[in-house]
Amino acid sequence: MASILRRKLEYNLDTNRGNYMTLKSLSFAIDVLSMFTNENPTWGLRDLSKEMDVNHTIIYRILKTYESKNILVQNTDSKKYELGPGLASILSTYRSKNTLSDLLLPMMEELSDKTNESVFLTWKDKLEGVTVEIAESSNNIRFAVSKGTRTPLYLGASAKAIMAFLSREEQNEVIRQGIKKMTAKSMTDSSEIIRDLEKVKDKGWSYTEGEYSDDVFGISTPIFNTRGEVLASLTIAGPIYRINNENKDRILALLIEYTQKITDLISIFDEDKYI
Amino acid sequence: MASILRRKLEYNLDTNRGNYMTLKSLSFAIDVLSMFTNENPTWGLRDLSKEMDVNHTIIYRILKTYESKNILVQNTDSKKYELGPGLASILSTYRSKNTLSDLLLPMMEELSDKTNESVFLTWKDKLEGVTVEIAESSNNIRFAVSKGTRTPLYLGASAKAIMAFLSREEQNEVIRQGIKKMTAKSMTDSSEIIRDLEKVKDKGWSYTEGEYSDDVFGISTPIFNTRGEVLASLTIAGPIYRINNENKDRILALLIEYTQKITDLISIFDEDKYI
DNA sequence: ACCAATGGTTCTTTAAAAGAACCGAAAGGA
DNA sequence: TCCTTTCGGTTCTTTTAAAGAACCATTGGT
Repeated sequence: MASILRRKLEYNLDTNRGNYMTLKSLSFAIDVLSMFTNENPTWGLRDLSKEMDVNHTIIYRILKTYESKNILVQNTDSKKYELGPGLASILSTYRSKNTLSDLLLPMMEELSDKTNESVFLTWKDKLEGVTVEIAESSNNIRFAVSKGTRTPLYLGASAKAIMAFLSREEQNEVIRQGIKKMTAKSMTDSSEIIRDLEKVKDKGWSYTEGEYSDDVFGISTPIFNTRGEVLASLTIAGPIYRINNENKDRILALLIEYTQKITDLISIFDEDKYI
Repeated sequence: MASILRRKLEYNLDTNRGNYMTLKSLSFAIDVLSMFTNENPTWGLRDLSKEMDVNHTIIYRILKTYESKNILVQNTDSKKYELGPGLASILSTYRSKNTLSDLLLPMMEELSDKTNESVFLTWKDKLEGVTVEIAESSNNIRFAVSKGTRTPLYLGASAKAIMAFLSREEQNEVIRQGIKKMTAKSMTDSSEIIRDLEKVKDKGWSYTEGEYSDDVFGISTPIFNTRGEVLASLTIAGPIYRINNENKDRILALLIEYTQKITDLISIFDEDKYI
């Protein structure tokens, strides 16, 4: 009895937004499929049923149905399930119908709408950052940047989010090519820069105020390829007077959420799209 | 009444192999998603329900459920549905977990098992064909070829399936580089070769007997990229004495089926993987 | 030799999906 | 201009299929 109630509750909380015109069981089956992530690409039946707190028979039948369509395949030795070639044709269609830019921009615009600040994607090209996609805030006072802008990797949130995840040799190479002071707050001491990058690497994101442009804050996260190499960074930027400790947390949370989405998108297209 | 019976029948025929441990509604929902192909990437509600011969309400709720997960998105103007970014994380996982070879080989082995003959994939590299993946027949008498073998494009089924779909200039360039006679049945007259290639292009597949190797038949289909350029060919080969008009049809049908699957697979990975 | 896992199966209950009938809007033809 | 058809979308009752407890056979650790 208690378990029945719990399950109903879960279903409602989980996926169906209370509308009667979607299918609960399909919705749940999609959630099951969504459990197969990069972090957790294989699942045993019991593992998964425990993780989702659902009777294992339900999971079993969902897995077997996916298996019958080759969307999941079961490893004959370990009995664990993983994504299968049945996804190939869907993926192929999705890829051929869409270009990366077509998909990135709406996402970035969504993020810009939610944060009310400008959003841009910076691609690593050799030892520079190149702004490749921009979603400007609809705010009258907003950070504006143009496509194709090149920045050195030691300066500003978007660049530092990339540089922090390079090897020490590459970092030294960036510094060796010369450090220019752009604003009063720009760092010029190489050891100060290296120390700052280490902090960024620890946190997983970078935050700067007035470093590349006066009066502008930037908050940025790196985007990696499947081999763990940094490819790009996603940045939210705006006027300093609009940022404070409260909304900074919210912006960071949103940034991280969208970084994951964009990372997924980039990884199913050619990773070196922009280089 | 009639429609109820028809639907039940369809369901059974369609996807569920009569086992009680898979879910009909999920199975059907996957079929619905599978309707979004390269040939037919967008569907209106009514279109799709007619095509699948199912009550439009059912389709509607399935589409809306997918939409709620962003797996499908509805174009606001045309009201048509197409694949959306909701699959991105799943597809990304699928891509990062698998390499192209890992996926190609099992498929080719399956085809080899079904036909009892050897199967190989020939990639176009400049004006040559290179054998990049092989699934040998388990038969004692079988066609054997080794990875990395290079063949001229004018000779043999696997090469001709590629050459037939090149431009006339490229074809001439191949011939200009010289024609060698490998077996008694090799064609040496350039106009004879060109005429033969036109026939291959019309049919969509090539068939040869003893042209590259004595006593060996080969049947081959081209693999194209999304821009319609020929990338490679998939070939089934074996001893001539085992082929006849009856099993040739069966082999061709299987070859075509697997060519589609492999084309999908190649298109979601980097197309130029082997070049 | 035991217990606790695992994947898989069966059977009854009950909840959710099916499908007919409906709506309003838009498009097309006469 | 009206009439019809078609579209996406919605509602309500019936019927079907999913849920879930209880079960099995294996396996692996203690």
